[in-house]
Amino acid sequence: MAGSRVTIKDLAEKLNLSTSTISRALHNHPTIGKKTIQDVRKLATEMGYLRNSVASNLRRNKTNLIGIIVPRIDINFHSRAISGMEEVAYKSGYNITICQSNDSYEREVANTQTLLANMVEGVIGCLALKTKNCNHFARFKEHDIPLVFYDRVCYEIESSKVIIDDFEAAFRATEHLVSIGCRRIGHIAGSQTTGIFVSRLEGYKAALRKNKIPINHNLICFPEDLSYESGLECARKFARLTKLPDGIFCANDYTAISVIQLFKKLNIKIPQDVAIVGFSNYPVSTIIEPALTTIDDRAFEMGQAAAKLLIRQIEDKNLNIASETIIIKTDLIIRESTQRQMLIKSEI
Amino acid sequence: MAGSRVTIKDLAEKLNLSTSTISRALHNHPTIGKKTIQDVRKLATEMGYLRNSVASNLRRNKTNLIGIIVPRIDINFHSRAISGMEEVAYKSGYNITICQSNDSYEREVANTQTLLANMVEGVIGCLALKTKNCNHFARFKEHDIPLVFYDRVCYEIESSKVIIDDFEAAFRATEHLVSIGCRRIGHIAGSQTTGIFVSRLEGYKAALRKNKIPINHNLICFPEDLSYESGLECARKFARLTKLPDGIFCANDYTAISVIQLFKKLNIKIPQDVAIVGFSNYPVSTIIEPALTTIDDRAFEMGQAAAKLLIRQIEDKNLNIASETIIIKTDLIIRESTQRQMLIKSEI
DNA sequence: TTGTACGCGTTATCAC
DNA sequence: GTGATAACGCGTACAA
Repeated sequence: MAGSRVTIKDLAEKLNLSTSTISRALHNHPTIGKKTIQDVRKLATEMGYLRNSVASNLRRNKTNLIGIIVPRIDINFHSRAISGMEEVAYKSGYNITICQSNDSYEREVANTQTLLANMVEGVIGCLALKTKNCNHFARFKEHDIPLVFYDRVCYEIESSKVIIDDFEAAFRATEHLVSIGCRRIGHIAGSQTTGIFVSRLEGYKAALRKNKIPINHNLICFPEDLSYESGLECARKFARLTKLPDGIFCANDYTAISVIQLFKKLNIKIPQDVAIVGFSNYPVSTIIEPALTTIDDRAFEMGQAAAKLLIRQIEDKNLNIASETIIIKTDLIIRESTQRQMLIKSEI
Repeated sequence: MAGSRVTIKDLAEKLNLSTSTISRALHNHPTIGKKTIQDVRKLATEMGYLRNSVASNLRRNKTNLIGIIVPRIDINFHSRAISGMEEVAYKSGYNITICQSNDSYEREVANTQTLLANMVEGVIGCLALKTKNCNHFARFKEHDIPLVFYDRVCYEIESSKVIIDDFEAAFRATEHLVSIGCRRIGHIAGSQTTGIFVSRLEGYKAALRKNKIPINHNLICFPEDLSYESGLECARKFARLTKLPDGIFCANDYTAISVIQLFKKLNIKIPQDVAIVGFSNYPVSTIIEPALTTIDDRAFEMGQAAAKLLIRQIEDKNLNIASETIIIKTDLIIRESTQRQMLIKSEI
């Protein structure tokens, strides 16, 4: 740190005042004379004084620091969520420190220790894919550190959650397909060890049941993951069926796009032959042709909500909020991939 | 923080040892007896002791904290860069704290103050678009805090930089167009108040000059920004020319994609009539049809390089590295948008 | 091999 | 209004 920082001691010496007076002046303490306050603040600016937060944090036993653990920062969904958190944190005077778990359990455990050691006042987390239990997060609760999960949440320990209603979103997406006339509706499902993907599958099934469409297990594909490449596998499987599906609800946008692209190569018309719905509203969903109907995952809003909830819990500890769950409303964004009566495109 | 944290004092009492012995034992100090070390560590684990980094930081005058200031976290380029930084920081035992400037000058200034107050040991920054001077970053130098810029760097103050060779990349992109037979080559340029976009324009011009192709100012478009929408404006301008360009080098992928999509609607064949090259290699460049030839901006690698450079400067302060500039090699990724002899697509 | 004593910079609590 | 003093939790020079 070198650089010989200016401290309140230095200010005190120059002004022949005690450090306590300086400290109070800098905090606009009511009992300090107006002139003193002015003098102190003036000198502070002149000498380039800057409060040492580390010392202040130690003394006050308060860090104004929020820890965030995400699988990866460079996944669009998470970077948008983090952006929302930072926004809220900044406005409330909190800093954020970010850890990546890289979807690894061990690394996630290490992350929790780092955050604990750094005396974060609250934690926002999204579980790593490989995390099977979340005891490591329990330590935050032991230390009375509020904890909010988003997206991939932990049900084993008491904690607040910000989620979207995956079931309802999937239900709506599927019903939308029904509403445009689909009756053989397929689904590309996510890993059934992860809650959100279970809900999406269930929402899909529920919509079929409600509309008295039998569930056809040949029309449900369980790829290894939800990557573009795995999506292609499912698309091929669907294409090889003796009878094509007439609509497909995909658990994310990548797989939806892979289906669109493969089907186009096979001269299967979208949405006339098969209508497609994705999930997430990634930027690419507007670029793909036809543009993809999808569920907006509201990542930024989730981040905001998580941060707001967390800060409320930090600042109202006496409220003793045990846990709270916020469900963010999603939107179904209808684009060309399900518009069978094609709209006339605006002229160029 | 409540939760009544276990401190070395608690361990000391239980073991009838002094806090210094505990402290030393926890650091494996050579003069401490093996049994003592064992006892201390055992009890520490039992009681769930965790070092209070805040106190330790204050005492050691060392925080192991790296500050990062980016325009926005949720821009793909930056989130990939941050991901690279976090990776390197984690492996070297550093934490990162992230601020968004939202491309605002005022907020960037506030960010620098936050980081200073938090005693970061080094800073990685990418200038906000609206930042015209960077005196606020000079304060880090005054405090001997190493400073590394990436992408949008500051030339006014002495600092290290990690950049890609935009000139060379643009030159290569343009020459690639020449090599496939283009002679009327257009360019969609970025804001000429930003260094990287000046370099891209210059690289484009240099490649034309080298190939004895006259520079035609009707073929250079300066949109308001490099958004998809602004790209469309340029695309329309190009389309209205009496003689179409036969190749276009775009300063980013968004504008390149807007050109591709508009031209397709106008039945202008890509790459046969007009070949397109973008810049950045955003995920969407593989999705668009035809897939986009582009320059890989190596964001993750830039982030890694910036963090490595910074940490080296933090740890070898005596080396007194004034500043260092790292230029990351870029790749030209050739895809369908410039492949005039269409490859046979792998069968499905 | 271990203990004593002090200080990092700030702030809360007395006292004057 | 202001000052002296102690304390936050830890690390280290010095002493034993």
